[in-house]
Amino acid sequence: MEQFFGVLQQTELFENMSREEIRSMLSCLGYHERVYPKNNIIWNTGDIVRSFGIVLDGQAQVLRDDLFGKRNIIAYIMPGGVFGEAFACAGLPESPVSVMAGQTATRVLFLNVEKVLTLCSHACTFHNALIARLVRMLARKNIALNEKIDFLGKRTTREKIGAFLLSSYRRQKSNPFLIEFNRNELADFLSVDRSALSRELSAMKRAGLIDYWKNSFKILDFQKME
Amino acid sequence: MEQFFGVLQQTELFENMSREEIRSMLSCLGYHERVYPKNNIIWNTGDIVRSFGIVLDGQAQVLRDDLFGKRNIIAYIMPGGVFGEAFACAGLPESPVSVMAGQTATRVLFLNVEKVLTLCSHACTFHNALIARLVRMLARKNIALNEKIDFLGKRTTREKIGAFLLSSYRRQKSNPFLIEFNRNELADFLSVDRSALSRELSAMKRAGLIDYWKNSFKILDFQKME
DNA sequence: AATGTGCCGTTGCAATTGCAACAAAACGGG
DNA sequence: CCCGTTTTGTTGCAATTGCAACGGCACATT
Repeated sequence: MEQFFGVLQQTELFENMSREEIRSMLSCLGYHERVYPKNNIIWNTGDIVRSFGIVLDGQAQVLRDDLFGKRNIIAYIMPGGVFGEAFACAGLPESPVSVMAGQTATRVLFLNVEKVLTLCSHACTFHNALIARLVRMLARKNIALNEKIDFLGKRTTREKIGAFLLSSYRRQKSNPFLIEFNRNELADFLSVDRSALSRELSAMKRAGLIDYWKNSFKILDFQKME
Repeated sequence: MEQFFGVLQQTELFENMSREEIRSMLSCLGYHERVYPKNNIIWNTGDIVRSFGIVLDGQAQVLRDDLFGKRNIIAYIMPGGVFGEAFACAGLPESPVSVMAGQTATRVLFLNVEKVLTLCSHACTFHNALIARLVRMLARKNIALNEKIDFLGKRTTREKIGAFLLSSYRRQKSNPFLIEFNRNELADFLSVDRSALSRELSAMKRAGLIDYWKNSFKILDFQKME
């Protein structure tokens, strides 16, 4: 465990906390640590979920099984990543997803939601901070999901691209600005065909709306972007 | 204030709490109540937001201003509804949205996020419960948003409809089942043209995938729905 | 009965998109 | 420098979609 404190210090939940603080918090909360051999099930769809996981080593895959048992991967969780926090915190009777260890053995730290949310008798300072972090994490994910819905809700590819670029511009407050995706990833993120994305980007460049080179984009005509 | 406890008891945050419990909690947390004349600004884009609001009476509109000041409405919040919880909890330096009182005077109860999250010295029982509710609310919204992204992320209208209907079916565990939208609202929700939705529903019925009458839908061929 | 209104389905048409296949450019080793 | 791989751009074509306009139906009002 001790050697994974570095990982914990990089998680949204524990960042900027000292090892001492994390140590005291974990001992106050109680936790549960386990290693899963590769491709082993961590959670099954339908399990009762009261804890969320933090990947310490290896990688976890979040899966959704369709009605006929075909699995598709929703997310890859790398070390430092958290999974299942929404399901655990929502108090669902059963988990709608499965989680599986990836291509290597995977070490997971579990925290029980009720224990996190119920202040211990010592009323330790850090416990309060942890709750605030958890809330902040959920809230930020909320905002990010809402933004994504904004993009996906646009009817045309051009509008999706426009909304995405404007949002990137607003976040970075500079023009030109860099985007964090390559074309393939951007197409996936906006849920459009890659070639259609490419075609539309070219058209927007030709029309003088934007200019770009690789991951650097510049908005030329703000008026026409929304 | 006292006459609005009924409204509070219907909110996700306070439901199943007695008036006594709510009263003691509010006095422990402190709160801030204010009435806004119709169409008056409650928050402006860019304001520092540390509280979220609960609409007690009237209605609030959440707005996003684009780069040229044009406003569009993101959400209507009716009595009992909560707004701004994600922004307040995320600890953003400035609010990305405005909130405005609607067509009638609007009474809002504000709760400060830090006070909600920081346990008071009395360590009152209900305070803990309130935090758990807030977390649950954020987590459930998270799940709902994720599900919506699932729908919107499908490439074709048919796939969007299929995913939506399967989800409704799973939630109600019955076939046929009722959906909570009329055609217009469903088209908005899935972000497709109403007539295109109608056309595709007809095609799916003709193809023997589904049957429907008004708001009642029946899935006939599960295999082909996903 | 006549009228108005809201909801839903249908259709023609133009525009957009996904798909598939290929070409060009960039990149990283050896 | 060469070669294999990855990333990005292009294009033809069929299918899907948005848009606009219209008609039918149920329901409420007068």
